[in-house]
Parts: sequence; C-alpha cells; structure tokens
Amino acid sequence: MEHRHMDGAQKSAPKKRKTSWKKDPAAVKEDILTVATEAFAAHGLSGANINEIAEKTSTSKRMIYYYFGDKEGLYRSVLERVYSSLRETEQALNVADLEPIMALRRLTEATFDSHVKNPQFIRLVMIENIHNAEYARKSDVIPTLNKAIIDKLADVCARGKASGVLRDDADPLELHWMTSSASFYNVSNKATFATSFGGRLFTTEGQKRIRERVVDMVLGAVVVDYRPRSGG
Amino acid sequence: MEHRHMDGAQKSAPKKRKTSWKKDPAAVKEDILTVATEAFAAHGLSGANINEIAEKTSTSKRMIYYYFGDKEGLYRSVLERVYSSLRETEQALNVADLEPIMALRRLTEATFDSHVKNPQFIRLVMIENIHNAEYARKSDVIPTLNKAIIDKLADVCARGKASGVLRDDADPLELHWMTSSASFYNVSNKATFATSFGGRLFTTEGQKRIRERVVDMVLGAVVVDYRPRSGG
DNA sequence: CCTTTTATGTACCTTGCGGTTAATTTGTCA
DNA sequence: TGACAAATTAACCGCAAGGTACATAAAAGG
Repeated sequence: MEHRHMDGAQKSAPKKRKTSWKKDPAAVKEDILTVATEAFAAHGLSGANINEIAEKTSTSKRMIYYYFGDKEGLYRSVLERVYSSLRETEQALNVADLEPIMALRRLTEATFDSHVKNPQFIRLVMIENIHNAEYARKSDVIPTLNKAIIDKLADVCARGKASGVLRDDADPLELHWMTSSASFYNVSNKATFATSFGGRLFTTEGQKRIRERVVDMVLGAVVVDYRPRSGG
Repeated sequence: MEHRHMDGAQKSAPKKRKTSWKKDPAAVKEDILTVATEAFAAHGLSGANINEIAEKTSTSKRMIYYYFGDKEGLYRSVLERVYSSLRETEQALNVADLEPIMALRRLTEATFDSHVKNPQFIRLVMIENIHNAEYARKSDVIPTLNKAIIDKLADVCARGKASGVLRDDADPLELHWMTSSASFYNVSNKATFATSFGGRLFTTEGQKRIRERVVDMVLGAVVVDYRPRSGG
C-alpha cells in the first residue's frame, strides 16, 4: 500500500477553521462516513468490515472508534446522514403552485427518479428493514424526517378535492405508499427480478415505460376519470 | 445443554424408508434447512451464525458441513428451497376459466396475500438483492421458476385484448412488476415505513384498504375505462 | 461376517475482525 | 512556556465463529 498524501487537500482548503489543524476533524469524520456508507450499503451491518473501511479512509481504524464509538454507532451515523441528505432533495421540489394533477405527476416522477439516482440509500433502507428498523427507530432525527413529502401530498390532495379533480377518498399517506412502493422496488429488487425475468424492464427504454406506468397507476388511483395517455 | 432425545420421533415415525435408520438423513437435512431458513431470513448471510443454527437443530454442526459443504452452500440450499416452495403456491392458483378482469383481480390479490403470508421469503429475497442476486443467479433452478406466473398473465392479457376489455399495450411482465412491487414493498419496507409514517397502513383495516388500492392500481393501468369501486 | 459406504459425535484448530492500550503529536489558552 | 485538551498512530488482544480431524456407529452388500 502506497502512502497517501494528505497535505494536498490541506494546503488548498484551510478554509473554515480559525487556525489549521494537521487535519480537519470534520473532514476526517466526513471521509469516514463516506467510506462507511459505501461499505454498509454494499455489505450490510454485519457484512461490512471495519478494517477494510479503515484502509479506504485517509485515516486509521482508531479514529473510527474515536469518533463513532463502535461499529453500530458508525452505522447509525451513516444511516442518519443518508436519510438527511435525501430530505433535502425532497424539500427542494416545489409544486405548491402547480395544478393538482400536474403536481402529483411531478411528485411521482421526482420520487421515482430520486430512487433511481440513490441506490445507496435504497440499499441502506433495505438493510435497515432486515434489522426491523431498530436503528432508524432509535434515531431521534429519522422518524421526523420524511414528513415533508406527506405535507406536500396533503396540500395537493386538499386542493384537488376542492376543485373536484381528485377523488374524495384520496389519501396522502396511501399516495406516498403507492409511489414509494413502485419506486423503491424498481431499484431494490432489480437484481432478483432481472434474474427471474430478464433485464428488459431495466433498459433505458424499459425504465421509461415503467416510469410512465407508475405515474399512470398513481394518478389512476386518485384522479376522477383519469385517462392515461396511450403509447409512449 | 441437555441431551436431546432422538428416539421419540424415531419409534413413532419410521414410515418411508425400507429399513429404519437411527435417523432419517432426509429428515435431518430438512431440519437443518428449516432452522437455517429462519436464521438467514432473520440475520442475513453474514449475520447468521452456524453455531447457533446447529444448536437449534436436532443434530450437530458437523452435519451441516457434511450435507451442505459450507455456509454459502447452506445459504444456497435455503434460497432454492424457499423459491421452489413459493412456485407451488403460484401454480396452485387457477384462473384460466375466469373472465380476464376477474382473473387479473384474483391474481393480484393472490400475489398480495402470498407476500403477506411469507415474510421469510421476502426477507430472503431482500438479502439476495443486497448480494446482487449472485446466489440466485448461480442456481440452475431459480432463474426458471417464476415463469409460471408470467404465462398466466400472458394468457389473461391475450384473452382480455381479444375481447377488448384490456388495453392493447397491456404487458404481462409489466403487470407482474406492478403487482410485485406493491406486494413486496408492503412487507419488505413495513418496518421503516411505519417508523417514518406510523403504523396506520399496517393495521387490519389499513391492509384491507391497501390491498384494494393495489388491485385498483393494477386494473386501472390495463383495463379500458376502469372505474374503481368507491368506498371500501 | 467382513468390507465399504453413509452418517454422526467430539474435540479441536485458525484466524478474521471488533475493539483496546498506551504513548505521541498538534493545537489552545493562562 | 508549560499545562491541558483534542487528534492521531501503531501495536496489540481476545474470542467468536467458520471450518476440520478423527474416531466410530450404523447400514448396505456381497
């Protein structure tokens, strides 16, 4: 193993601190978290290897324990970080000034796309579910994070019902469930699905069709007299 | 650890063999597989513990290695067994003589229900996806197993298109994808979903609604001018 | 019966890996 | 400039857990 040069990044970026440490602690933490995220997403909690993680960081194993206590603590931090970063994506999307059906379409597409773009997040959520969400539940951030999307859907539902374009029994939570299930599964189960049925649905073309289908499904479930566009 | 009495089961059930072994090898294998299925579903491949598994069987660790070679071999056997057993469930369902829309409804409901009833299978598939389906792909049974359901859907699609009740672009594979995504997610992500949004959708009432919603979604996507039943 | 094969119990080995000890450098503040 | 804290290094530890060696009992089979 060749020696890593840690000074390059140092001289060029001694920005935030009053004086410059040999290494910025915050940067070290971030470095560890980035590597650990990759590792946990790839191998799960028990499957990830602390020694391997340490080697891939620019610091040492000792520092992992210094900052995160133990493997579980590291995992929890990884989980919270990845959840938080996704919340930001969600909150960036603004549909308050769109007509309800269009807003729903946008939200659904955005959810679908963001899942495709964040397989690491998906994998970590899968892993968390294997553990019955015990670490997410312990967190005091995660359980409150995803409410933003529900609020948006609730707003859209309210407006849509008021104007009569959405069915009376449309429910924000159910809507989110529908969107999520399709979007999540599309990434999470790609491997086994392709193994059983071939990769046709996962080509660029296939994904385009699927995406449109998901929108149709969701809108079809809540829009009064929804007529999907035939052909794509 | 107290000594297990292996004779009780013996005297009472020396059924199938020509002569009676002290223990029926097939039964021993089955016993191991049952325990191992539980363990792998609960903790994953790396998380499951061979010693623990051995203790919960009526035999010893030695026998696990004797019959399955190593941990990975045991895991592969578990995977194949659980996949196979689900195929049987699928094949039992007969909808060839049902009118297309009703047939679709039945297939969707059956898929939904069978997922709810087999959380262990779901967990193993989740775990397999974490491993990018490398073990399922290696298998020479699994990739050919799930075709049955596609055949059924293809038949229903063909009949539905012929009689004009299904849209021309209805696709069996996409249909299965839709049904599976909802049904799978409903079980696989229950823990994190409930952590984020509460358990409302997972009560008996909630599940009833969700199930009907899934049927609506699927039918809505392929039935010409589908009108869901309002209220539930 | 005597040999070969299948099945099984006990005890052991090896090492990967999560975690720690202790000392050292780097900075802060009196 | 020296005490104290924060950050970091390198070497080490213990043991859990995957896997094996070896002896042997039970069956098949000639």
